[in-house]
Amino acid sequence: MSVTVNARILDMSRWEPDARGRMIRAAMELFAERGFEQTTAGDIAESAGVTERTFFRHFADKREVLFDGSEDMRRVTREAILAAPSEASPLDAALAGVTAGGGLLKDRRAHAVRRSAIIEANPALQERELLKLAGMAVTAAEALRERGTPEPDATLAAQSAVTVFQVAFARWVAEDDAADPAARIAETAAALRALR
Amino acid sequence: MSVTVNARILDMSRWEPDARGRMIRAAMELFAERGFEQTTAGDIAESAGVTERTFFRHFADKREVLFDGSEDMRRVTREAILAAPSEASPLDAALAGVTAGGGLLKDRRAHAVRRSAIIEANPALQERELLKLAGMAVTAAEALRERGTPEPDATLAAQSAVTVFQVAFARWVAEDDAADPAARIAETAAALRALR
DNA sequence: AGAGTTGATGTCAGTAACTGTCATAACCTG
DNA sequence: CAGGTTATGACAGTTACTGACATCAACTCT
Repeated sequence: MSVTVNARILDMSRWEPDARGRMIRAAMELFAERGFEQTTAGDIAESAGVTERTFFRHFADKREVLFDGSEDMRRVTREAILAAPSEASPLDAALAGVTAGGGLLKDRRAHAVRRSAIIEANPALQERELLKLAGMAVTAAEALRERGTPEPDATLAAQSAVTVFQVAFARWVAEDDAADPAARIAETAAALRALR
Repeated sequence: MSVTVNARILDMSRWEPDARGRMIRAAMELFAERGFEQTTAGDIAESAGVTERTFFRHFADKREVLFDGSEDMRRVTREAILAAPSEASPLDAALAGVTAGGGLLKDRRAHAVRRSAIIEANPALQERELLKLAGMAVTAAEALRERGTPEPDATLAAQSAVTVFQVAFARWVAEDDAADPAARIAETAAALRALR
């Protein structure tokens, strides 16, 4: 059963080469050009060579097309937290998590910048981004609890790390040169700890 | 000018006694009974004795009907931060802000509990709540900056305070007896500061 | 090779969230 | 009382989604 499924997944690129990727690229293009609200789901579908119905089979709603990588980031964050040394404090472990998550963006700075501009221009997209970040915090808190961190420390440390990630990411996107996001995260974490 | 506006506001209760309040109450009722998605805007309007169009003139969208007090909370939070003693640290000032904001809920525990249950049951409503909390953090950071706090400290302190508010509010809602939310905020703030 | 199965897609009809426009009635101001 | 403002109703239109059914290609099994 698992064999069949895997074979199918590997095959996916044959019948229609990367229809999903085409929709994502088309959406980014159109959102950047005309804006999110001025782009209909039908526009994206047409531009990607599929029907509107197919678009909604791939993405739960129009906004989701911009948040394709977020599951991966959640997974990586979780794994990094669980892999952190057991002596690490909850906050340190959570920061290691979001640093690993942020590492996924390192090679895609141009895409991240473009995407951020689109999201910043639309409150509905900001809402979805906030939901994804909240989901990341929930996952991080869960991982911390598995490491033995009690509540409310797990939630507080997880949420603090996500806050650091948000601020550091914004600074990284605003930069001219393409430093590693991890550097910004470390700086921002230091600033957070310095708060009294 | 301000006089005319105020006269109107005070008069509002005459022509149609509290149409807005009726819509809010009807929405809470229906959301709690059937759920958010199973309730149409038309249902709420009808139940409040107005047209669907009137509903959308009062609320930007179906979700907004649950977030009527959030502007007040933002304003109170801002004012408390600006009123905090100038010796107070950014984090202390921000915490004073959210404590004052949370004070608005003290006398409406039953309503807050009911509302929380509705929101918790629906991701779309959670998104909106997160947007409101993010707005609160932005306002708080703004107020801190007016007090002279530089970035990124203003944003970090503001966001930390909002995180404390979220956790404390969740605990306050889950409690059986109705303590002051300020007590929970203080406890949670202490836990945050104890993180290393 | 041929029949049945599975997975992605197209087609089409339907619901509900909004939005724009115009008309009306109550109120306020002068 | 005339004129402007404000809240509303009535109605038409767009778009985000959803469900049901048909198709078509690849894969499985025999």
